[in-house]
Amino acid sequence: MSDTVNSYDEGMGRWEPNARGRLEQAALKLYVERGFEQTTVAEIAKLAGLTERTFFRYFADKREVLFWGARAFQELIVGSVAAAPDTAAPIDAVAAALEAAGAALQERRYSARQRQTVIAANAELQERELNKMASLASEISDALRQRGVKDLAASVAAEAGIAVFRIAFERWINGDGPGDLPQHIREALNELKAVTAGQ
Amino acid sequence: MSDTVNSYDEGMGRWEPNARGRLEQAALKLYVERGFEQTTVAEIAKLAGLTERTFFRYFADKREVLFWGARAFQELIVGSVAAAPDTAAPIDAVAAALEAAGAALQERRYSARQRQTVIAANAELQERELNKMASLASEISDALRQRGVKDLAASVAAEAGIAVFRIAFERWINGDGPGDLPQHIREALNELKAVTAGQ
DNA sequence: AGGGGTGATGTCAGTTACTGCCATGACGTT
DNA sequence: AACGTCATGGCAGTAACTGACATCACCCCT
Repeated sequence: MSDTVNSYDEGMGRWEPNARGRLEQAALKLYVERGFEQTTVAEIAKLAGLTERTFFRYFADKREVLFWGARAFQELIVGSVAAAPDTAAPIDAVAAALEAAGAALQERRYSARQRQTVIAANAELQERELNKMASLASEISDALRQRGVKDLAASVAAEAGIAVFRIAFERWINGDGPGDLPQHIREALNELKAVTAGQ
Repeated sequence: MSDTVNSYDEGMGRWEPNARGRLEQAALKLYVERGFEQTTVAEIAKLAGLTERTFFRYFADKREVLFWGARAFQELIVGSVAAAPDTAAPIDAVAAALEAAGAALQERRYSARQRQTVIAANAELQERELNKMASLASEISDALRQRGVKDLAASVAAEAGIAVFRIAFERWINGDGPGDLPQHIREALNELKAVTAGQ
């Protein structure tokens, strides 16, 4: 009853609040300390004061616990694309949305880096992250279509935007200084424009 | 001894040739018939006249068996980028390589579609495919760097190229008629140029 | 021809992710 | 105080994957 991840320490029975949050915290802690593969779901659950069975009620699998927190960012981005002014070109709507999310991410640089270190160390987690990015691209593409953008243009703008974001994010997270993520995004987007412009 | 995937039917002992190929064929057959999740590795191995343990000596996991065959395409693409004339702009080198691979893929349209149907039906397989695409982008990026292209430009050109390829491939495979994959690639690339060009 | 080395395969036991089914315990309602 | 509901526990089962060791075909060497 002593080794649990939460703010309460009296009783710590079966019905403490925020089971999902406790599981997330416990998982991140263990993934950081021992690595993803070396951590069992049973250990995470125990640290959160729950059982393995309950873990799988909150998260579809052992990987998903690391990605639940990113939902807010996805929604922010998609909402931002959907709400962009009608006058904005597709690529600019996407870029603005990504910059906004980047600005928000910036405030969590430490935990973002911690999380990314865990992901970078494990192939399965990288796959899941790519999958999340692809889903995001698909949702952005849908949002663009609803603004009247044609299918092909919507797909291309969304995928290109995500590619730009991934590159910018990687450069930001691996950079030394504090760095500015929206700035990295602008640079990568400009590079894309230059690269596709022909001579 | 009767239900094995190979050309030999006499003896069918432990040392028939081409174990990897037999496993690939058996896996694809079962994945198509029953779906990926409904197929066990033990069943694949049995159909190939081998054991589960041997399956895992040839393929790192149950998914990998579907992607082994794509190695040749990856190598073709990377080699093509590396061999492009020095005068070619990065994006054009990438586009040419992808078109060449697309032309080769075109000849295998039926099996490509079969394979893609299996992948489309399963999230884990989609994740693996995204991972392969990301590896490919990374290799293309390296090849460009070795041609003297700067880091950021290399990353952007490679990722944008892969995004274009993915979109084109999807449109080609889901299209009705025979369609022309290199043509789809050119269209998607032109759309990317248009989308990033500003008004 | 025979003996030994080598590499591919088989066998077996073990761990762990994940699932289905039912039991149990806390809480609110009436 | 009985009842229903919902989160959780307990338990058994499947299947992916791994390590350790045995076995068997084939090749080389003498």
